[in-house]
Amino acid sequence: MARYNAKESEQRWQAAWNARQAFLTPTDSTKPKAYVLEMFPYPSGRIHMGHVRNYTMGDVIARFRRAQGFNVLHPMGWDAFGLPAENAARDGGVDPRAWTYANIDAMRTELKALGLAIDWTREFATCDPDYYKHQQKLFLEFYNGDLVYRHEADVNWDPVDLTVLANEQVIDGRGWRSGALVERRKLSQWFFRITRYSEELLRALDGLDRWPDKVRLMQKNWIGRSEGLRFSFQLSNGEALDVFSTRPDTLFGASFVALSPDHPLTEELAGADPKLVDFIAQCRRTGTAEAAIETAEKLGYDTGLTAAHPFDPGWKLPVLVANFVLMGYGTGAIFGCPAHDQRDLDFARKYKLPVLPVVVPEGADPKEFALADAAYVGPGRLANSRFLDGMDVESAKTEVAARLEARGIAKRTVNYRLRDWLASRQRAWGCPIPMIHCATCGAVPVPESDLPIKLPDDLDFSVKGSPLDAHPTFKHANCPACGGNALRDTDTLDTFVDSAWYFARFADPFTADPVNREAVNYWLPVDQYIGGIEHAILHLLYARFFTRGMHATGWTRIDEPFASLFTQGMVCHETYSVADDSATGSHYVEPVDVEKRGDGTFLKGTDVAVTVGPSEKMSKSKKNVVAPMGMIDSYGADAIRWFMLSDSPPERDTDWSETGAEGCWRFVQRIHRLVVEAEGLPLPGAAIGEVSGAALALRQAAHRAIAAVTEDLGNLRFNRAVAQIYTLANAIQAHPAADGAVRREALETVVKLIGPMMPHLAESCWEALGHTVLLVDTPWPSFIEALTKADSVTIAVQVNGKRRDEIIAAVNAPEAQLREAALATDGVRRALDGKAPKKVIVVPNRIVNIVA
RNA sequence: GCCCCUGUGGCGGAACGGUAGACGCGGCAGACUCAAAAUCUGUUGCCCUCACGGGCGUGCUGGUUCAAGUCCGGCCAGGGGCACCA
Repeated sequence: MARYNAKESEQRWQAAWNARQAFLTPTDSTKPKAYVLEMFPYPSGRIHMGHVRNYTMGDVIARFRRAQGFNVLHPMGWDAFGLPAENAARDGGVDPRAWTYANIDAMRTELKALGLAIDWTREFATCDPDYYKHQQKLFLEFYNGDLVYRHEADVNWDPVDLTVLANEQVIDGRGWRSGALVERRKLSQWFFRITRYSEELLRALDGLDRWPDKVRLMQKNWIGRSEGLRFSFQLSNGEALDVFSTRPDTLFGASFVALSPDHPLTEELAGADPKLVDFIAQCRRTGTAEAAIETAEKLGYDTGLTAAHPFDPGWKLPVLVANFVLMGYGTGAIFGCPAHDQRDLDFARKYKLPVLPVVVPEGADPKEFALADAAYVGPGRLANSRFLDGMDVESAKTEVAARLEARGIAKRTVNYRLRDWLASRQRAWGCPIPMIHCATCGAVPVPESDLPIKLPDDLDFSVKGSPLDAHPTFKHANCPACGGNALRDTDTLDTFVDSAWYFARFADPFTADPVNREAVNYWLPVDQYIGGIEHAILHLLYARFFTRGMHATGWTRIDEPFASLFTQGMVCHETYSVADDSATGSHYVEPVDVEKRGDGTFLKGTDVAVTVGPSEKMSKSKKNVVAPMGMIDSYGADAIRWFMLSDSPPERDTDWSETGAEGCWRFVQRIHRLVVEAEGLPLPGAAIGEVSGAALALRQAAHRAIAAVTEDLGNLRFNRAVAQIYTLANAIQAHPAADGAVRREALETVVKLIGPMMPHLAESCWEALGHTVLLVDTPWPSFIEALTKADSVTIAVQVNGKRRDEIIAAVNAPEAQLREAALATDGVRRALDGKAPKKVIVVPNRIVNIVA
């Protein structure tokens, strides 16, 4: 018997689907719509296993919904601007545009080999001028709608390369190429006013009930709504200083007031204090990354000023500048209460400031309550706090707020952690910002008729700083307002802007407007969005904001772009290393150079021992990357797709293993064999009569599989769907004598169920079963409810929670009968050893537990 | 440092608070074969026992419950994000 030839079959069916134009998507349709979208890839050059996993999952959903009768939109595009192209240009002297489009061509070929059910006519790349010109238009409309503004912001500055660094390019506080200590520097940049929607973005999370709870929680924490009190201290220099606190109840535990190094008052004081200037410079030697700032050693500088305690003007608190106070949160100034805030405590210990507990746990004696290294942040009663003594935390907050508000020096406010979105990038491979800076008129929008502002073709990446800024002609323009000489903005937009609205463009990528309102209103929101958990906050939040902005500017009628979200886990692989003479003593080697023999793991064809390390996310640096294309060559796209769906729950990380892929390939062959070796099958459509015995068991297996797989695919539980299909395949082999029509039903069922997952194999089998209509045009199977039900059930019998026996009973057998049967079992008699049971718990259809 | 997640056999994992280990990989034994590959059948958490049977088991630890992988408290380990990687 001929084996299944995956390569031949896959090419054949991909051609057949193409010829049939099976996956083109008409916008107008009477069918219900399903917009299935996977996060579009960055065109790095080759697809990796993470892409295979992501796009296979999306493809299964798209094909499944299509079979269920939905009008499916399943597009693909390229998130094509970004740093890697710029790095390639700088390092390899290549043109970023040529590099990017060549990568796109290579990756498109690879994706097509997977047999994805994608409408390729809708493909675009964000670096196409025909895409980014619309983005420039949206930017201008957002600007007119007061959703874009200009403001100063810090960047990582490399003082040697004279360039702005991405956080990724700052390694241990130094520039990745120059090795120079990175500084923070202020630049005037464009911001999106995402904070206008802080409350709205937070509240709407409740409605996203088909998003993972953890993603909603992460977004909620990111937005970081907190209610507190904003009030002012009177300073010894006569000024008033505003602070924000979520714990005004701890005001009597205050031991200092701290200013951000970026606070206006700090800058004012620095004018007369060279040492403070040095201190600020020292604080600025950390990059802009929050992790770097938060883990930096706490530094303080005493300004010499004091602040009067609001409830005791004679009580003077020192005013310090502290590196852990962020200008971007609250007012950029705080009062420090070391006993009840960990950072304040660390700071107070270092600078020998007083630590006075003012909240003690219920029942503890205030005189004896002392703190070691941990601040007390739990609930309790106020102490050492004069008129607050004895109150609980909430009452004390209210009391302090009321008293200070009555004096007109405080206001209860809501504060958000969310900051406005800094969108300017000092990069050359990005969407140009359509603004012109005129000495007389200020920042002036480019007229819409001048769009797109295209990137020049002749950027020189050998210059220091931004090649776009260094370009001889790009930046020179006439002011649209006064006509005088002016300069273009030479920054580009954050690539997150590109991905904040691409899903709307897919609804009609041909329209002359940014989006086609009719198409967008039909297709959006995306019914199933699938992508990596690493995008749980930024990309998704920006897309949610942008959709609201497009609503405000009249392009859409919706606010939430993604009705259902699924976040997939990463693909990992073992790491391999061999000993060498280097400082680290070993270096990584690639899986293709490794072989496992009976007595260990070795470099291929040698006796050099290889150390097998833990399984980690596939990365170039660890050399544990397995290229999907080689695997598709060996086993076929279907086997690789099947492997990606098997075993691991899709939201969890998974390990690539070649033995696993081999197992999948054997299953491909097994299904093929089951179908082509089937004998005595009636013609398609044969009726099934009354059946019993083995035939009934096989029918039940088929119908149970349909019910289970339908439910599992609907919930993206691909690994469980795979297990159900194995069970059905096992049942078909276990009942070889079943009636021919029943056997045909079971075989057709298994073929239809694997259709979304292994579409090429399924088409071949479908044809072998005598069908002339393509499987992609065949509806999803339905099941007969009665055939999925069992008539008896095995019930475990426990004594004191330990399983001692089991009974078989009719479904829904009455409690009394189950109790009697359970007490009569050998296992129970042995365990009771003549003692009388104290209590018997009966859970019908599940369990009997006897308490002795 | 802060936020979020994960932890179950040799391995990937399954399990509405109700028989822990479905399904797969791997292993072992057998069938077929001159032989191998492929395929098929059986078996496979650990420990004691010829067996019947029993004990132990879901990162550690304490609790709630007739019953805990699942719920609650405290730890430990690994991973993701932290606003200029995408």
